[in-house]
Amino acid sequence: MAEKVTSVQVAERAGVSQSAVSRVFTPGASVSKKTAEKVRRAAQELGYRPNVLARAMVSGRSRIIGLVVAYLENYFYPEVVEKLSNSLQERGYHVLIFMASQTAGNIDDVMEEILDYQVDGIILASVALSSDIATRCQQAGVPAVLFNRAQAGDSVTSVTSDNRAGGRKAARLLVAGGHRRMGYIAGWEGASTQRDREAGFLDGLAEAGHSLFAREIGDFNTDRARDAARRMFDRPPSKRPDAVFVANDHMAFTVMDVLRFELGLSVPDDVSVIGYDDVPPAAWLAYGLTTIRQRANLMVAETVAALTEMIDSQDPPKPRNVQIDSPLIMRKSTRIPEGWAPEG
Amino acid sequence: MAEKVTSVQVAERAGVSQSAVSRVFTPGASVSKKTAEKVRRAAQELGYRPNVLARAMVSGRSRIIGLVVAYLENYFYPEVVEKLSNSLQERGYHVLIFMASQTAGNIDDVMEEILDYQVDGIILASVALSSDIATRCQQAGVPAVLFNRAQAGDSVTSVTSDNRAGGRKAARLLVAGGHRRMGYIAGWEGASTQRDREAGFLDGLAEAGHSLFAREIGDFNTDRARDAARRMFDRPPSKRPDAVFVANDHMAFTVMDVLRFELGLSVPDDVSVIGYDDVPPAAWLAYGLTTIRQRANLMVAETVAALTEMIDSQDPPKPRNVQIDSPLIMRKSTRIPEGWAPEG
DNA sequence: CTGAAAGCGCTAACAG
DNA sequence: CTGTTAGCGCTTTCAG
Repeated sequence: MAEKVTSVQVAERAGVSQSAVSRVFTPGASVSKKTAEKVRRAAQELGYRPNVLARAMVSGRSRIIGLVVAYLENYFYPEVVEKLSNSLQERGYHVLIFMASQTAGNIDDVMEEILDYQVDGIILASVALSSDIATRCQQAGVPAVLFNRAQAGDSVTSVTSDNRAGGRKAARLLVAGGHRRMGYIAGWEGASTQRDREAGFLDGLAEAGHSLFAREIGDFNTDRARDAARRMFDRPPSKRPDAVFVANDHMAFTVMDVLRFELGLSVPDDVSVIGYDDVPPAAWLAYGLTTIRQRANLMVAETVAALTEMIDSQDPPKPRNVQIDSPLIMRKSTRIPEGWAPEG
Repeated sequence: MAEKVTSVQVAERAGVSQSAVSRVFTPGASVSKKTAEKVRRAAQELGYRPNVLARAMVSGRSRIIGLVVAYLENYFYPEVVEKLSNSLQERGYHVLIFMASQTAGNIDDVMEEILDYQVDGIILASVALSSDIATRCQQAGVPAVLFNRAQAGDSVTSVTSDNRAGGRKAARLLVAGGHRRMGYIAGWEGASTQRDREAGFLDGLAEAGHSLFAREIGDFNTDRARDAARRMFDRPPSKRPDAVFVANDHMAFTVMDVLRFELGLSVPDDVSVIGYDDVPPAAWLAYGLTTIRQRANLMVAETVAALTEMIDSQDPPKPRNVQIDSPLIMRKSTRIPEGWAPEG
């Protein structure tokens, strides 16, 4: 029962001052080999480990990063949480997680709670941003980065995939596939990802002289997406799209289910479908969903880099807006264009 | 830029002592209405909020719970993380997450890191437990509960689903379905869940006068499961199982993929498959996986209850072993027995 | 009910 | 290199 061993106890046992002990456990401090040796042994014997919280109090850095996530039900996020957490751990940080879901009250309360922990930084992943959340961080002097969300007026640094370019790729693939009636199932319209993906898709269509044939809203939500799919496709062949771009994979699976198992249509023979994210199930053979990949590894790396940079530098670096290239992943849910080459 | 407003500043502004301020923000303290009023106003104006870390230092309770998770790639866990986090947040706790994956070194290091944060409690979800992890928590005086893992000699409280009963249900369904050659694809053999599910399955088979026809190991891992499925099923009809119980849904999807898309077999006509967990994709129409549901809500509720109880009580309550009943969820991946009634 | 005072465990000058 | 001395921001006796 070695509960609560303090540096004082170690000091006594080692026959040195308490500050000597502190120095031994502080990376850039100067201690003689001999002292360090004695202290380490004593610490070992007593099972001493520095108290992170006490350290945080005086040093002003808690080594904890607040991570705000809205919903783990989109399987892109579990992956991100895992990678973020790992990456941060390697750098000596740990992640305090906050679910910004329905139950937990509004996001602003959550922000306050986070700030109460004196976090060294905040990552906002997939969160509906009350306009001044960034401001709040700023005034609290806490570095923040937006993950998978951009914000108008880029006052906060953010990292996203290149959603616009991604949407355009989707459009080009569908056009090249010879489709004529293009549908789009939108995500939640408050999300920048949704807006950018749609804008890119429309761009791509326009560039090829096409335009949107049908549009429904799925809100990044399974039930809503199911209804959207029914509204869009439960009609005579000529009145329904022969290709549809769905704002994320999560909804795309539902759309495919409706198409194939409710409506008895064939994918991609009757309709091509393409998603966004490339979550693991997209590769499962029962779906084989063509999609635009968000490269979680790169996005995480950039996020961590940006955040640690902000933490380590005195004056805040100017906000930047990183956009990771997102490749098209060709599977079986879309008709393959004639002479199609990867990344065409 | 209201960075770092302290109770002292609030005290000055309110014209009271610093301890008065502290009392106002301490739940069970006695302050006059008038003082409280003045303090609150001053705090409001200054944007003051108590520093959780400082509070933790003196009170000895950090209100943070360490959550150790191994892999979020099994979609049962994201759900659990979300629910745990929500539930704990409601009780004024927050979750510090630790990924116990490959990269992060072994679990013991992780444990030490957690303990460094003076967490009030620890939840170990899906972790290969080095034998003395419980001991480590005990000697550090930190309450711990095992989630979805039991440990021999139950010195730690744990909450799991009733894996054994679940395995038995799987067996009974398959037997009732008239299957004759039963296969089992095992998870990682170090896991109690794996062992219990298999034991239950074997029990159930035995009770009906059946025995196992084939067994392979999938290690709760996609690639391994794929190989296992190939070994088990890529053979003449009479040499392969006509039904298979897979130790979790995650692997079961892969098994179904191999069966249907690699081997051209029909599920459930050629072979019935049943999984364990009931993760969301099990309900997706392209799989329609019959499975044993782990009731995340209940499991989480029990976990939180047990943990908070341990935290709040002086002397540690005796370890208990909660087992949540896990119902069979009938979908389309198994042949339906004659006269089958739900929960039969 | 309230203020003064004593720390929680540790880091960071500051003299030696 | 090392010990001494201040605190970090807050809770908690202890007298009033």
